[in-house]
Amino acid sequence: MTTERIGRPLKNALAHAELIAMLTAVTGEEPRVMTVRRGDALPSGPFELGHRSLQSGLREWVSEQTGHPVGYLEQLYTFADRDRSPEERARRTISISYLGLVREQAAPGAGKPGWHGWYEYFPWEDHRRSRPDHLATITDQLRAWSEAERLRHEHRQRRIDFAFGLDGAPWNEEFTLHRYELMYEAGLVVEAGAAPDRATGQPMFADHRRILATGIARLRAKIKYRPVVFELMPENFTLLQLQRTVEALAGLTLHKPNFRRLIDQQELLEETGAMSSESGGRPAKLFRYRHAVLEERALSGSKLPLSRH
Amino acid sequence: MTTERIGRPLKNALAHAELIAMLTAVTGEEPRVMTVRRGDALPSGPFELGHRSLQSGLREWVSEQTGHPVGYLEQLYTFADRDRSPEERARRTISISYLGLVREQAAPGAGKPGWHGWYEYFPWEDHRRSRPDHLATITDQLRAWSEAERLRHEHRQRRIDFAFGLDGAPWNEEFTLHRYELMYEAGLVVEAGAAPDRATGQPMFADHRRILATGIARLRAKIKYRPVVFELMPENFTLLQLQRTVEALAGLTLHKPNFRRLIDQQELLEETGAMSSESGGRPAKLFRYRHAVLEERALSGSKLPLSRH
DNA sequence: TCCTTTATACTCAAAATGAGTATATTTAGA
DNA sequence: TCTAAATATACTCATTTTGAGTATAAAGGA
Repeated sequence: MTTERIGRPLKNALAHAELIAMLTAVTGEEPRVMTVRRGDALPSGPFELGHRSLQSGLREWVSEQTGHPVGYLEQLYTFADRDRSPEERARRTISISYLGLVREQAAPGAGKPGWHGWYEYFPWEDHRRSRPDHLATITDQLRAWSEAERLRHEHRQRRIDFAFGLDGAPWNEEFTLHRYELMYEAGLVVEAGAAPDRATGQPMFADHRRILATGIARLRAKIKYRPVVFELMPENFTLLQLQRTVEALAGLTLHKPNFRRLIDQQELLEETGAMSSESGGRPAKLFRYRHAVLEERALSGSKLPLSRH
Repeated sequence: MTTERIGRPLKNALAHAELIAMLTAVTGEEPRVMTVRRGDALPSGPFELGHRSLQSGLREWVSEQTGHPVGYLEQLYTFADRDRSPEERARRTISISYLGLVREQAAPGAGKPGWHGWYEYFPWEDHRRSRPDHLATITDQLRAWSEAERLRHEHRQRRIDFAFGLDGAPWNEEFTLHRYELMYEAGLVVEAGAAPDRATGQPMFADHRRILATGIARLRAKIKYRPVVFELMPENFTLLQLQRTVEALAGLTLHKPNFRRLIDQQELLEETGAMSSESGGRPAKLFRYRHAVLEERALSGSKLPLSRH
């Protein structure tokens, strides 16, 4: 392909390819991400000749850097940057990011390796207890930024209201990436030059926090129409555990009776027969995911008004 | 990042980066894709140092190779292959594919440049008139392939039934990619070594037909929850034209009254005041897309049973 | 004029959703 | 031992959203 088309020097097209993983688990009702270094970078490494595919290359890096096995893996996004190191200005890096879902290994020191809670990096994204106080700080600063520019003010203001659920708009948990990008654009986060601040969360290396935001947004959207939560659950679990996991991901609380109705409408689960009495109150039935579903139910709710004939 | 982690030779990570575009328009109730060469390849070109970003690089290639401007653009998928040409075995190519939506320019010779109907490449995907006859040919061959292997037979059979809507399963228009991949795996398509056959559609260069299938699947899914169809519509249009466009993409017919109800529930349109009498019968009102919606309504239907507090 | 074609407006039953209530079973402790 | 607190689970009920179909209006052409 490359060779047969255009007469430009091929060297122009050479680039580094970097694989980056956003690995997520939910433990103790807290969604976590696997990190390296001091919790400020995602596992990553170059794509090499020895790798059979992008996916398998990524798996190798993750296993080398974290020792953690990876099950479910899906591509997130690919982006390009001019290399940062001075001697390489003339070269590009292409970063291919993946979202991985795992069951956290209870083994080594409980949450040791490099697991950090999502909400350390995004304190404003957890609305389970209430609207986080920090949000006011953030939106005030955004307002100020918005007003600083006469011309785009109105447009910016609408983007802010919409992304953060102000002025009548509801909070939408899926807009994680929009929110982060607005904050970045406004220079509120450390990665964009701001001073560290509790309200704006832990910063990360390069654009890793943006990748994390992308993964969160993707996962929050996906749990609604595809049964991916089960990648994060242990073999057997109670309905409340399942609900708490979804709530942890969405950063929202759910209506219990309706959540249960939704679950058994879908017929995704089967009872194991055993009970769990770990939770204090009345013992709960244990369920397991019906693996048969994996094939049948890659379900996709038809939202089109079909006509039969 | 690359430099600070591991002591491997960086050369290993060098690769070609190739940008590939699946550009779609809908004209005369037929969804089309922009091609180059003799209709067997998608516009593409290497990512170069001069390109500001992946997107802008792609825009330049498309405009150079087809002369067609591109509006809406979204990333599809990134994959890697060992280079095919013998002298480059030792190098990788990374292909980054995009989906673009455009209004076909009526200008040069009506559908001339390189526009080809989707269904030339995927004749089995158009169910607007009826289930295509070719489908039986295809599924018969798949059955045979499935039975050829004792062990995986049952599993394969379920995949086939599910993907093609056999044995009680409904036809799901979103499974375009699954279907193509099954056919590829079974060696039914020319790209996988089969002899050309009207039932299995026009083949394409390298994996371009797979990219096309990916784009079709993505677009068919997306029109259900995000107002992207309008990228394909002219400024003013009738409700039936809108319906026909959606039908062309989905390869299905829709229920007219319910389609209209759906549309005006969403309040996506406004009347222009003018009428269209091009269609034979009673003249229809002309509508236009409410551009204000673009910001407000990046809507995402909450399918989670929220609890208020 | 009347038939064909397309546009638009309603109707109605069934299913899905949002919100809340009522009744079991446990454990912890007064 | 009895009670309260914490869960678990089962229902109810009004509202909205779908799926499917019918009825009426306005054009053009035989």
